[in-house]
Amino acid sequence: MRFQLLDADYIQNQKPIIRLFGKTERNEPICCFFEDFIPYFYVEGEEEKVRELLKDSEEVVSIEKEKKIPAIGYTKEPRNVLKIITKKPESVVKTRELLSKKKFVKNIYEADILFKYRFLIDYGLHGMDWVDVECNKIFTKTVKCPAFKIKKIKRIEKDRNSQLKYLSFDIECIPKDFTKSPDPKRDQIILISMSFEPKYKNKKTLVLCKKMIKAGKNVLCFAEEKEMLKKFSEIIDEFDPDIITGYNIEDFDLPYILERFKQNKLAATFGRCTDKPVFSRKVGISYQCNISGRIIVDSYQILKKDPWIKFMHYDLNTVAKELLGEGKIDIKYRDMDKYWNGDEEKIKKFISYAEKDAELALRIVLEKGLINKFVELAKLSGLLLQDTFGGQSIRVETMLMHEFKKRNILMPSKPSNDEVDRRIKEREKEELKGATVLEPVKGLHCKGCIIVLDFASLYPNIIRTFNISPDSLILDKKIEKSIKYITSPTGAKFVDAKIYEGVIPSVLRNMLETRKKIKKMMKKSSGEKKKIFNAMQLALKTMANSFYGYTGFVLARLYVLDIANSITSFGRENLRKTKKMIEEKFQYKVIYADTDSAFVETDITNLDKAKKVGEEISAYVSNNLPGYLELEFEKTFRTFLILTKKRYAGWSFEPTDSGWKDKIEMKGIETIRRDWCKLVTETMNTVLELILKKGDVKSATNYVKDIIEKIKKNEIPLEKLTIVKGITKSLTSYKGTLPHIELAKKLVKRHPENPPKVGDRLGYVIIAGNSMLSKRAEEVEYVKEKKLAIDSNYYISNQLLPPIERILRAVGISKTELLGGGHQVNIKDIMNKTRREVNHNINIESNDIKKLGGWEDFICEKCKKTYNRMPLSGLCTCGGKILISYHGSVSRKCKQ
DNA sequence: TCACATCGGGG
DNA sequence: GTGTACGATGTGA
Repeated sequence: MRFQLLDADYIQNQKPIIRLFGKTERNEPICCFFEDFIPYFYVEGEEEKVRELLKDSEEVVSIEKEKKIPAIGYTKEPRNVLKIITKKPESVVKTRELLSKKKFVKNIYEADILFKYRFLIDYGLHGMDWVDVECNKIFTKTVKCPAFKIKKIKRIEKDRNSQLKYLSFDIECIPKDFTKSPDPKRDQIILISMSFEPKYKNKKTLVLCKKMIKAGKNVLCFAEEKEMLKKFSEIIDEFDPDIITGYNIEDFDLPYILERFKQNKLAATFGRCTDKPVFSRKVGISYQCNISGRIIVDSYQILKKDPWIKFMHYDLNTVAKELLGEGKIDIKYRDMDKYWNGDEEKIKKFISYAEKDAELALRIVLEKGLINKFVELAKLSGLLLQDTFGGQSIRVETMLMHEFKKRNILMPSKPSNDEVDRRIKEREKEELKGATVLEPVKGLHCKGCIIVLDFASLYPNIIRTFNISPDSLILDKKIEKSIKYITSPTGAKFVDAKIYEGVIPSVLRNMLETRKKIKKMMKKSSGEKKKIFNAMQLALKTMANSFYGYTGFVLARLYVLDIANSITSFGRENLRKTKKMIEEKFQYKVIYADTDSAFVETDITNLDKAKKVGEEISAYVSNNLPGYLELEFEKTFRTFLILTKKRYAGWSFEPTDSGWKDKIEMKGIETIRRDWCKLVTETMNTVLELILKKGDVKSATNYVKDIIEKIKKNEIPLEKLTIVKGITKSLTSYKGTLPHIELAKKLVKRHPENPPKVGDRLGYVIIAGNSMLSKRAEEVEYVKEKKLAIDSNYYISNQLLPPIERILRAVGISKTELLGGGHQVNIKDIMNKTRREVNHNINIESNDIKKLGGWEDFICEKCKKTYNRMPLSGLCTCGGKILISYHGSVSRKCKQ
């Protein structure tokens, strides 16, 4: 029989038995039992004393002598170790603790590896692998799918995945007090919505409702919560999904529903076995859940961690709208009880609301192929699919453990708390040096193309080129004298790859070569195939990139600072050499470089020519660098604006099969931030566009001036000035004064019947006035109704100018250009200067001006045209001198 | 700028 | 369970 390995665990009878959950080629769920595998670990120390200590141990089955290779430090000879074979998985812990206190024990290895993983590693099996088993059918009530006893098992190659069944669910419950979260110990679940793929009993969705009402065909009603929960469990068993998904289920719905099972004295046995209940436990801040034989996929957690897609907010509504073009049904949290206790219409809307949530959660996973990459990560790392959603280090360790097994290398234990503290302290002393970031030639570069080149997979290729690996690191002085090696810029020595290729370089060689092939295949393919290839190459890239960081991670089993530092030092040397080569050979200036990229300024105005030069540089530099280091031509910027290290924007042109593809690219310059109003975002984008696409600093400046005038004239729609912030806790528990909280307090007084609640998001604008800023936050509606003026000063100097100024400063908005003489100043200085000069002349402190409601108009002496601020030329367009109209009356002349 | 605190998602 | 362990963003010094 053949099946794809979905999940694994073990049970204990007389002896431990491994259980493998999988799906056959015909997509049937099965469970296979493997009985002949027992726990063990390794000890390095005085054999006689170890034997003496353990001779009467109940836990230990036997002790065997073996020869093993250490993971850290190159050696030719394996070392003597003792393999301690134990009765049960727990015996390993007990024996380990007993041994670890003894002086005659030098080291303990692999005594902290989960039993299921011990099995998978020893049999060379990865999560989501296809396996071929010789087996007999057995009969057991402990699992709900057909069960077999394995006689023989081996991994097979198969490029298809079995078809998985998905169920997404969502629960609704109403708290006693809307300022608090619902309490799973007290507040019942009132709705459970589900969505299925494929259909369940010809239904795409189903909603369980704890209220006897007349409802549609996709709704089942219950008088009691207990009955509803029972039904939920039954449906899961009947539909029998492989994947259980939902939005933030791991941290909310699952723990909540499990507590409700407990309160109703029901066993939560909706996994694929009857002997292990579904459980969730608090680990640190978040919950961790397990459903035997099924996989929990929480799209919220996946999306939040994904470095490629970023959302403004991570609530289901925003994310679904962004990904699927469809959001939630609009029911506010605080209105839920009104719907639930309302008329039939209201309840029906509430039911659709719940139904929609389950639907959206499922569609996100399916339509966006959310788990594809993780399936590939499982196959690659060896982790079970469920465990690939967590951190990177466990992926690296599991993958290396598989390699170590093949090479007879022992994996060190995880660091103890003391060891972690030591590492942290050590790190504080001699800091881990990072990558090189060249100081950029700041400003706007628009005379010729900026050619961008970069090193693909820099760190993985450095590791390969210089054979950097814990097992190739030379620690022994004697070996050092007798062997050929490479020395890193920090002085660490690695055996020459021809003599011995380290584990990490070797797995990276495989991964990078495979990735190249897959990328080629991806180009030729389409549809679902292409998606899978893409998932594969993404998984390979993710894996390849995680080795460098791993060796410098304080909780790593293979924490080797010499390695982390060698990698970055080679990186710095590489970038230095690259810059030198480009500048000496090609006579172009490298105006910026960061870690693995170089930005080359040229006088070339033709894109194709720039590309040609880029390729020449690429070829030359690559030929003159060792090993696998390859500088590739990536794109050119037609215009390039760099503010500081890591902050730039440019008009990029990337060569594609169908010609040049252009776009405005930004790094480190945020145009979108939650605490900025729309106006700022819009202005930023326009300014950047004007500067980059038109190279027109002047019109960008004018545009900003124009916006400023509009703000002062109250011509900007309030919607664009609205800042949105959420109420996160009860109003009284805020210590400081925050605008949206002050507004919320006002609203409580204004409409006591419908006060803002925890979890609400409030949009506000800042209105003009003398009081503290946060006291002047107001609702848009209210401002319109009362015809209040906005605080234009605030919007100009607190919202608009800070980000705009950072950009305009870099393009050297100078007095020379703007005022006709003097040194370089930035736009804010100009504004301030104008204000200060005004103040000075009219002899009023700026504070006083504020009290009086700000300076007013600037009026032309000749034509009486008014300006909202001092024209930068100091003169009116008609040439007349500017006077200040102050507090309604024209005041003194302004000094030019 | 760095250390410390908070908040998020869900309902 | 041969355990595990948030991470980004905002505030304060």
